[in-house]
Amino acid sequence: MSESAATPEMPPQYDPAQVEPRWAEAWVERGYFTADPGSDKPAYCIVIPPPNVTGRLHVGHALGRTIEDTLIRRAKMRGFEVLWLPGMDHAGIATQVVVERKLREEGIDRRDLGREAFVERVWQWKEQYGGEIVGQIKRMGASCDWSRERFTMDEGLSKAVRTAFVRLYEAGLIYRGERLVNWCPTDRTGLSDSEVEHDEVEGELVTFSYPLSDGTGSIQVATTRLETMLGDTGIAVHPGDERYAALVGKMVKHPFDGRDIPIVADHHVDKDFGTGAVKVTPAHDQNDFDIAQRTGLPLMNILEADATLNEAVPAEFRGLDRYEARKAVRDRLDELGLLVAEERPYTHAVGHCYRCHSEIEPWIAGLQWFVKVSGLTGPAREAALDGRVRFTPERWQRPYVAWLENLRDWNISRQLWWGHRIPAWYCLDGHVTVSSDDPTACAECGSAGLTQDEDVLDTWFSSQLWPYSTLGWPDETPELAKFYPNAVLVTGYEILYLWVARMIMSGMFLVGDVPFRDVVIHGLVRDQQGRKMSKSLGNVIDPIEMIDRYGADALRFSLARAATGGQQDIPLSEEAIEGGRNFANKLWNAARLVMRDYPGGEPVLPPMERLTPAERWLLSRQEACLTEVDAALDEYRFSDAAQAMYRFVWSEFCDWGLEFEKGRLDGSDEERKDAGQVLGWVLERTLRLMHPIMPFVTEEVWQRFGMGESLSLASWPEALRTHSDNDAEASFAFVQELVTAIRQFRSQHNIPPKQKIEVTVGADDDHRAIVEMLAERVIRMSGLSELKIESGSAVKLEGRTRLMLAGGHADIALAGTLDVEAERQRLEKKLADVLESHARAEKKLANQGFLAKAAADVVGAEREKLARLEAEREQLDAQLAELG
RNA sequence: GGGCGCUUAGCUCAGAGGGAGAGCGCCGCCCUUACAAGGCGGAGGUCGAAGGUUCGAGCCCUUCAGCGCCCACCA
Repeated sequence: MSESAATPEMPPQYDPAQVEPRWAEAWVERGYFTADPGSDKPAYCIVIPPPNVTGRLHVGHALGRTIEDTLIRRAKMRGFEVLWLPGMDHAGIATQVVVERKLREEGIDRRDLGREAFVERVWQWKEQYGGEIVGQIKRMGASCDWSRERFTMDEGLSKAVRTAFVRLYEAGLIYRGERLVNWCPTDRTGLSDSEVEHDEVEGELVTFSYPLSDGTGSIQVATTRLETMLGDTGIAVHPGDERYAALVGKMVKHPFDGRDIPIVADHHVDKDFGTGAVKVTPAHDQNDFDIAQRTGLPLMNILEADATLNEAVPAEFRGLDRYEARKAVRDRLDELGLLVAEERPYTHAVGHCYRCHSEIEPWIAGLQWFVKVSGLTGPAREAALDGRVRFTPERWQRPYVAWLENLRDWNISRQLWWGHRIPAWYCLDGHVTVSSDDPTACAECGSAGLTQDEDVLDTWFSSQLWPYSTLGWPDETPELAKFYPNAVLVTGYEILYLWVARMIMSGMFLVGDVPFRDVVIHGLVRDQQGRKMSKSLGNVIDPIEMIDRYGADALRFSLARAATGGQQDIPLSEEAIEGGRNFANKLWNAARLVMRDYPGGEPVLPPMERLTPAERWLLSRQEACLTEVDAALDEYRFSDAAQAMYRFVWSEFCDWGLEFEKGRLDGSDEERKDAGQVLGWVLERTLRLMHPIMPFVTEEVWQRFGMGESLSLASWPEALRTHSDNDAEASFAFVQELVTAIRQFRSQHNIPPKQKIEVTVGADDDHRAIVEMLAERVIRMSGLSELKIESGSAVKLEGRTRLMLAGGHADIALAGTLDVEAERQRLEKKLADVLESHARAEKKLANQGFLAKAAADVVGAEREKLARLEAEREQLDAQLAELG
């Protein structure tokens, strides 16, 4: 078997491990994807969503990178000056936590180390262990311009961050204020609203009484966070609530420390919820904070940064964490007889940290910096509404717009050490100096002795600048001029608000244009059952493992094929990736066959008149495939594109095209040469077509054909209208039907492959002609001893049975060996089908409404169908009668 | 409380108002000189439910049910 001497160097199984690393390296080394901002080709730029330096490649990344690489490679082939700009995000919290954990293993607390030394350690960690993901992205075959790799904390981007801050500040769009922030007690930092995830939590709604200070009664309130009552500074009721009207202005006495607390009226209170009275804890609840602002209630902070109770509460509760305190307070209230009823199970949404999933505590964390979003949302909203930014799928536009319309100011101060230090300095008098360069004197009073703000900026503050900071902004670089706006941004919906929306807002304001024209939003990759991948479920698909096992092309293809866009998320299984591997192998083997007789070099299509009908059919099908793939990729329908390739290569090129060409490959020298050129020509275009999705196997095959320097530099195969050939498609379809019908017959009669049968085909002139031309292959493919061709449709059936075809028939010699009973069953089943269809067609044509209102061609087609079924029925009746 | 998506074959999903498709899985036959990671053939669906529009509905409209997301300051 291995003596197929023509292809000694192409084993029958494609081995990606032998191929991929070689090409991945060569593409980068040869600088194919190094962008030239001075080029006069049109620009096509994508910036990679920068993964965290701490990150490892997961399937979500793999999906995004596959899509981006497909777009970039195709754009390059179509003549664009492409730039796919890679890089990483410093990822403030995530990275700080990783390094802190590592230090703790060494017995070091970051606070002992001090800020500077700690940050130094993080940098060291970054250099040593960070960026593993970059190598992993390279393994996927990503055609990034690695010479332009950036990091959100490199020098240029730090300059961009400061410039952005200063410009926003000077425009009055950044301010400092004391607000309640979303505090993560584990990470010990404030978070923006977008970094808080609301999850349903099973809690208890506890109702208890506050006694009125004047002893005339009590008022009941309910809460799920009972410990916060230690910081209550008021009770609120609705102003129109008659039940409580007389109490407004009175005081209640705090049961633990005897403080007098006023009852106030505020419209926020819902009369119909619970008792209609609300305890107010301004320092630990956003609503309560707002009520306090309106009614003048004081703030009472009862929590430390780690969410244990502070000095402000009675001694017995001090130092308890919030959950312990919740119990302790309940017990005390119970003792005092103030608990009103059994506590009720109650599910409610609680904010959690998007990094560590601790429950968020609303907390006063001192002065914080905020972005005043009202000055930014308008243009970002307009850009989406008027189509300067287009979302794919479109349905994401609405939530995006709605989000902008309801946006609250963005807290950008983070109480961390790893990140961009806020470029604000304070003098002893408390004046604020905001500057992009480190100032030496207070901008207001000129005094020296400035101290910089201790906090760093939200990671997303720097990532929002990514589409232009990476191109050199704020400097007016050639890169910025050429590649901004970017062509497209590819990302998952989970960071639509966190990242995408902010890039648009900041891009509009700082650069004056949208950051990208298209936003392609893909779903979350899930397992086959639609479950999120998680370590605990053990259903995580590790892309690197998959690449080891099946190759990067296989992974890429299966991801592209799975990304249907219709549904929200994307199910992926190892079997699907295996399918991708099989497909690469199929292509490989098709190439082996073509190459067996291929002389090498660029294929030249023989003149049309020398082509067989099968070849013209193949060319026509290829054009259909190209057209379909083009349309699909233009609209970011990656699954459809992948599907179209798969179908063409497997079901058309291999199953029919190659099978029919085998005859010619074994024929005369001229025939073999022509066939080789046709196959080479079709294959070469197919390789170019598939290259953006499966770059490795296509490049490898292309090279083995000696087509040129690199497929990466080849041009995109444009569809050739002249190759579309309806006649060839129609007549070849008859041959396909003939072959398939005979195969079915053989299978139904259990005729072994060795047993050859005799078939006589009757058809109209055109169909007879094509069968005649392709007879040799029809004989081989359907296992015939003899293929006779006759004109007309003489109903002479002695000793033969008939297969009805659209446009003809095939008679099979029974030769006494066939199972009569099996044949009767076959015919009866067929007859039943025909009768059912016949009845349906008859009914339709008897319907006056149908005749009157349906389009003429539809009615005509129905009539033809009826006539055909009529003929088939007669034929079947005759055959059954003959069987006796 | 708003909003979005989904419901079609055993599984995962495509389906452009005129006879329900693919991949995987399953069954049968085949190691036929590109490929057993393969070839050939096959079974399998009252398209979530109920109404409506239409000559004609998986597709358009309404309602309902189930599943899943996102947003939201009812303690």
